[in-house]
Amino acid sequence: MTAERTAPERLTEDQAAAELARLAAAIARHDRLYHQEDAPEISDAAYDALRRRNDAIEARFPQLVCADSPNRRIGAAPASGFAKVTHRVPMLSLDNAFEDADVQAFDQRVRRFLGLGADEPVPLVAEPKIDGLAIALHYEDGRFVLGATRGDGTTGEDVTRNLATLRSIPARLKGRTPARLEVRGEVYMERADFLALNRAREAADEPVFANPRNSAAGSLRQKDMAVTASRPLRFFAYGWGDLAEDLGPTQWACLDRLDALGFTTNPERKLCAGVDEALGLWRAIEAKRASLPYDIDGVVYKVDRLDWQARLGSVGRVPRWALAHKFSAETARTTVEDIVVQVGRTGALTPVANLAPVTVGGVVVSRATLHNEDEIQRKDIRVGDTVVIQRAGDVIPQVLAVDLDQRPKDARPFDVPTACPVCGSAAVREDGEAVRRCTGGLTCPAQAVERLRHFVGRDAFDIEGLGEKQIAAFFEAGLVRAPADLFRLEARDATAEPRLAEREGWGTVSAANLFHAIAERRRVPLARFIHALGVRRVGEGMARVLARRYRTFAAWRSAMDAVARGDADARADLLAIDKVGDAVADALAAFFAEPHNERTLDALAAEVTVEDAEERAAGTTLAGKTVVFTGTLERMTRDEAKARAEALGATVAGSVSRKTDFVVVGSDAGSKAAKARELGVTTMTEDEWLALAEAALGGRPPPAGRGGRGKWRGTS
DNA sequence: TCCCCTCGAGTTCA
DNA sequence: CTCGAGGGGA
Repeated sequence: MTAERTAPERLTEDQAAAELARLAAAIARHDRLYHQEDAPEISDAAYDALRRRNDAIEARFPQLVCADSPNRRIGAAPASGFAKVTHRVPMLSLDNAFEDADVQAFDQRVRRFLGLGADEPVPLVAEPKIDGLAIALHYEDGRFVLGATRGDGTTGEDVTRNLATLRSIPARLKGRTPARLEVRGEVYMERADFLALNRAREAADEPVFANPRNSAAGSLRQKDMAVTASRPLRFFAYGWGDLAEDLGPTQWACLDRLDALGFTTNPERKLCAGVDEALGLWRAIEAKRASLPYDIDGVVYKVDRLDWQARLGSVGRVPRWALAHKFSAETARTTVEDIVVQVGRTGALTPVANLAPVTVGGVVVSRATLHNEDEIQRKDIRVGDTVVIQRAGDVIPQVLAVDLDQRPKDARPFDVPTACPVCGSAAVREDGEAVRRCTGGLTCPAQAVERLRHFVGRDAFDIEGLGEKQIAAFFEAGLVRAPADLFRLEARDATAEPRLAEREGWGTVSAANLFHAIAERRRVPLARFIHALGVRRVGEGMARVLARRYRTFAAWRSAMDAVARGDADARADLLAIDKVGDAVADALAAFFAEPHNERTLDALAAEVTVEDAEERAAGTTLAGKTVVFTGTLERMTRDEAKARAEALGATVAGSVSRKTDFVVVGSDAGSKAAKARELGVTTMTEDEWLALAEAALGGRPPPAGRGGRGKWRGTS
């Protein structure tokens, strides 16, 4: 009897591995025949049988799931042939609010930022937040030329042909049209259409969609645009990206203009005089939620005046001028089957609840983080308890409360670990800290592996094809113990036994791909490099700050070495940087005092080229200058002044030092102005500063974020 | 010294 | 996404 017919549970591990490899190859081949060559050799049913067999074996032997598992490949490469599109203006996400108080706070924040009085209302445009897919539509001279999904906000997929089949997306705009226009909005499916579609699919013995959102997503990402055309998709326009000319002075006027151009905007939209009226609209929409023909998950508020929107700008990926006020999330009840402890990169021990699987908000949830021991105590969560869970912000599962009436007699409280569950080192909780940490450092395999994962992660070295499994396997096999080992992998592999390509889960192609991905990262910007090291308290933002200040790897390293040696000047320099305090300085000193880390750096320096940090906004006269604001500013708020200065390439510091270039002195300035005089640092008034900023700008609009020059970069 | 805001580090599931 | 802690303004 061939292994092929054997029930998965009766396969030996070797047989299973062999069969998985065979299935992966077969499925990949049929995928290609189906998607790219449009010439399937087997029926869909036969194909499904292959997939099911693969899944069953993977479920039985999870340790054998490898990089080229068909299930992974689908997620990793939405390969079905959509080109990538880079959004020239990133598609931001929205800050969320769940309660009236959060909305009031938003209003306050906006008012404070703009320097408005308490009695000056901020008019808001409110409209339902459609539960669909965010889309960007590009028009040139009135013609629809490109449509893309949001993707990660920076890069999405080109689904132009599919979008062109939607009635509510005009192929040509009406009336006078801007030369270039990017309209943004939501593609969705009405509930009635969704139900009808599912009935038809059921009748045709096809799998049904879980909800209208998934249904819309699935319909849009069809290879065959005829299929998309047959699906009842619709589009609401609610915003814009790249524009050749303004659509109007306010959000409201722009929405009217979009209507006039031939788009559909949401009929529930309303211009509210202030936050109270907006909250009233929220309640009205919540009340009629069920009677709306489409699913919504809240109401979006946007500051109406576009000049205010521009002044407010955005923080990270979130605009300060918009807010999503969500309806309360769906909850579910389930039982806690176990509480396990995970070890993070810094040794943090995190308790996680294993739950009896339950569906919440359309997804099956089986785990939820419990954060730390205090949290468990506060909520009194025990193994065996029935708990109420929700998906916070509709994503991350969260335990809300315990149903004490349902507590079984034998419910077991969580045992606080005194030793690391992985390496057995003592697990201690420092005074005043909420987390307990494994003290094993890099001798703890869990920490070592997590650090490597961080090193190759997307925000750090970004090495493709190295996930948790692969890193763990390499570590286990002794191939990669420290970051530099990655860069020696290929050379070492030439003489290794067995070769990587002969290892389980790898083939010649995947091995070559990996070596290629690693080789591509031998040049790395300083900020990424610093972040990759995983120094405590030094994340992405801090790494950028440090890179900007020290410019070169050599300068940074020697400065940090000096700090570690206790050099007071070096430490003072470090602390003079805005956002660097004692805790960060101590963390860096501790890292560089560790001989092991010094060796790691030496080894890495021999393998990679660290690129010097570029001057931000180079070319403006303020680039690289350090500015300190003090006293009360009259013409702009502090936040605004700071955002402006940074956009011009300046660094805004909190305190005056010898390194400070200008001190902008507002009214009622105190010690900082005095210190500036004492050190002989240039001081100026607010008006002088504004003139300087204006001159630095040279009449150009502030530089947009980093990203593509040129047109949409067609990678992939 | 206190409070607010931002950032870091943790985590889920598709 | 959330919690906790650091940094910096008041």
